[in-house]
Order: sequence, then C-alpha cells, then structure tokens
Amino acid sequence: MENVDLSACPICSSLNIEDNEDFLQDLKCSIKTYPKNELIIHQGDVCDALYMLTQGSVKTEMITENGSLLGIEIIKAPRPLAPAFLFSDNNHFPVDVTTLEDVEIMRIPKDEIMRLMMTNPDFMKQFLKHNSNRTQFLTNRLQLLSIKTIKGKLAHFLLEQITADEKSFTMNRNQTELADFFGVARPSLARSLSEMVQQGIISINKKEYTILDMKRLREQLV
Amino acid sequence: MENVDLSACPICSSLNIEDNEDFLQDLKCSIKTYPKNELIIHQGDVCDALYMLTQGSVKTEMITENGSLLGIEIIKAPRPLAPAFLFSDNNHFPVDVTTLEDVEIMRIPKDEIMRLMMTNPDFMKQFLKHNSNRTQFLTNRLQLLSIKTIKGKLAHFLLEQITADEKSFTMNRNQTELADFFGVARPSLARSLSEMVQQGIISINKKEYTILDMKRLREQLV
DNA sequence: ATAAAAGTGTAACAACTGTTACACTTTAAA
DNA sequence: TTTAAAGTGTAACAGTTGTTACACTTTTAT
Repeated sequence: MENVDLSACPICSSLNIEDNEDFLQDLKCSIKTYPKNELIIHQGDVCDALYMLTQGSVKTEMITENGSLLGIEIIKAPRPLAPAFLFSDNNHFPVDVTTLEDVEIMRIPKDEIMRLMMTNPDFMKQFLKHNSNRTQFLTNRLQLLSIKTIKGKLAHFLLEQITADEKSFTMNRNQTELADFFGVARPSLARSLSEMVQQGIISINKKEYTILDMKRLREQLV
Repeated sequence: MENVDLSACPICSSLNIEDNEDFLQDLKCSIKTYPKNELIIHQGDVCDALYMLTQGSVKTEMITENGSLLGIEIIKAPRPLAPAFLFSDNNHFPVDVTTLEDVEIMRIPKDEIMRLMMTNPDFMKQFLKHNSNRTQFLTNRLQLLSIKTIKGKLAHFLLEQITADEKSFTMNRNQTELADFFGVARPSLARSLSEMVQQGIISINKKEYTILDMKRLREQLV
C-alpha cells in the first residue's frame, strides 16, 4: 500500500503520528483496494466500522423509492465515508458508493474509533467537527432540493462555486450527473442551461462555466 | 422552573444524577422561557452553545433563497436543538425555530458540553448517537424531497406513519404545514389529497388519516 | 356568544418539467 | 486508429404543479 497522508484527513490530522506504518499496525484495521467504476457499498449495508477512503475518489448516490437516482457528493481521499452513521440506532449506509478511480479503503472497527476518542480529545473534537460539517452539507443539499425551478437550482449551485473575483470554474460533473444531483431529468436541465446561455447569463465551454450576468443570475432565485 | 425529566432526554439520560437541582447548579447554564408562537431563533444566528428544550415544543423551518418556507420538524421537550451545529466550522443555525406552546430553554456553554464528554463516556456515546440519528433524519428528509410527485411524497410519508396492524394515525400538521414539509404549494397538496380520497386510497376525518388501499398507495411511489 | 382568524375545498389557467426520440459530438477503449 | 460508448442539443407533447381567487368551515380569542 502507498503511504497515507493523514495530515490531510479531516478527522485524523490531530493524530500526531511519527510513523504512519507503526500507527497502522497498532490500529486494528484492514485495507482493501477496488478497481474503477465499481459499486462497493450498497444503500442499506450495515455500517459497523469506519470506512476511511485513503486513496482515490468515489461518488455517493441515493436510490429513491420510485427507483430514480439522487446524486449526493463526490468524495476524494483522505476522508471517512458516512462517519455519522457509525453510531446511529439504525446503522445502515444511506447511499450507494461507487468508485470513480482505483481506490483504497481502510476499515477501522467501531471499538477502535471509540478508543481513539477516549484517549485523544483532539481526535474527538475533529470527529465531532467533521460530522457537524457533514450535517451542514446535508442541510445545504436540502435547501438546493427545495428550490422548485431548475434555473433556481442552477443559480444556487453556480453562485456557490464562484468567488468574488473569479467568475469561472471547472465543473466536475457531466450533465447527467448534475441532473441527478439536482434530482431533475437530464433533458430538462439541458433546456434550462441552453436558455440561460442564450439569454447571456452564463457561458459554457466544455467543462468551463462562466457567469456573465450576476444580477440576472440572482434573479433566477426568486 | 419545573423539574426537568432528564431520563427522557436523548443525550442526557446517561447522566446519573440523583438531584437534578444540584446538577443544574454545578452545570454553568442559563434558562429562559418564551411564550407561544414566537420566533426565538433565526436562521443564521450564531450557535455557540447547546440549546436544550426542557419544556414545551417548537417547530423548525428553513427559509429558501426564493423566500419560501421548508418545514423541517416538530421538536418536543426534552431534546437539544441543532446539537450538530455546535462544533461545525460555520456554526450558524440552519433553521428558524418557532415556539408552538410556552417553552423553556436551557443554554449550556460549549465548554461545558466538552467537559461532560471528556468526563463521561456514556454522555459522549449518547451525544454521538443522537447526532447520528439526526443525520439519518436529514437523509430521510432528502429522500422525501427528491420524490418528484406530490402523491409520491404523500405515499412515502403516510407509509412511514402507520404500523403493520394499525392503518390509521393522527396527523400533527395542518395542510399548510404539511405542504411546507413537502416543499409544495398548499392548493396542490389539497388537490392530490382529495384525488386520493376520491379514488378510495385513503380517507380523512379531521386530523385522522386512514389508509384504505395499501396496494394502490404503494403504486403512487412509482 | 360572537367576531376574527385560520384552515380547507375547489376551479381555471399559466408555467414548468418529464418523457421519448433522435441526430450529433466527444471521449474512451480495443 | 478505429469503433463503441458516453455525453450533449433539441424538439413535441403529455403530465404535474403553481398561482390566484373565492366560498365555505372550523377554531380561537375576546
């Protein structure tokens, strides 16, 4: 296995470990690798350990009861997968997890996480903070879904991607994935996009999205 | 103040306290009361302490960018309000909180919560579990919102309320609140409801909802 | 008890989205 | 490099929801 950069991990960076190898031998855990484009966790699977993505990236998506997909997020290593569900009464994964490239996943038993939390206050704080941030992400997701029009969703999403002085960004989703993320049909999204391009509100060049008229983009929210 | 029944609180029941009064004096906290139908926390307010609802009930709702409401949940004492946000990077309340009756709220500083977690492993486990359960609630909320038709949302919601042998239940929301909960317009919800009543799928008597045809209700999900 | 407020039922029409289909372009694999 | 697969643009039409309006019923407050 390759060396894991724990300092970049949102919950492990406080573990001041001089030698990762030693640390990983102390920690009772197992490591597995998976190839690209593989469904590695099914919605509903029992979540009895912490799954840490140590190499590669994955996407998560929820299957709704009518059978359609709802894209949730794209996760890059190092980051834990669904850490919040480890302690819930109904500890099942709420999403499907699919690899986007070759990945490596470390499985850390629940007991070990408990031990780390007890012995390491900083680890506990980080774990709490990370779960808090995940909750914030979910509420933001709720907010996006509750916007009724596709152009409104687009405006919310686009305004989130850009900064004060840079009004372009590179989209990391294709149209199909963006439609799933919004929970709408792909041709409907394409229609809204092309209308906003025709109206001179945005421009699209391959994966490069640029906002041309901030004022009118904001008006789409209303 | 009235005596608080901590044993019913999802995060405090492990605090094996013989005398609540003593415990509450040890704990650095302040208590406030509010009348019925008052907006007591605004979306965006800083969340630098744990707010514990000790008496009464409140509702939470999110204001979306287009100005419309999205009902989130109804909370009854004793339960903490938005405990997950206490530790997040952006520690702001994600919702408006409005009282539904006279309420009493205990404000416990973040430091005190940290202290409790350090000294009391059971408290920590409960805190984690409660936050996990809240996350699960939010993902369920996401799933409901991602269902595209109102009848589909209704089916999802109704099937969740009933049990195997009891196919009636008492609705604790009026139509306006249910419409906000679904993120749809009130007359649209009323239309879907009356159509389902006419088709003999459900019956409604004041606040009493009964499912008459389980099979056809499930079909609405598709 | 009575008035005011809140909640419900319903209708017509506009607006938006979903569905399906197909041509075309781009990307990835053999 | 060639071929297959994936992604994109677009159109017509059906279906669902939103908006607005108003009468009616129920609940709440005085």
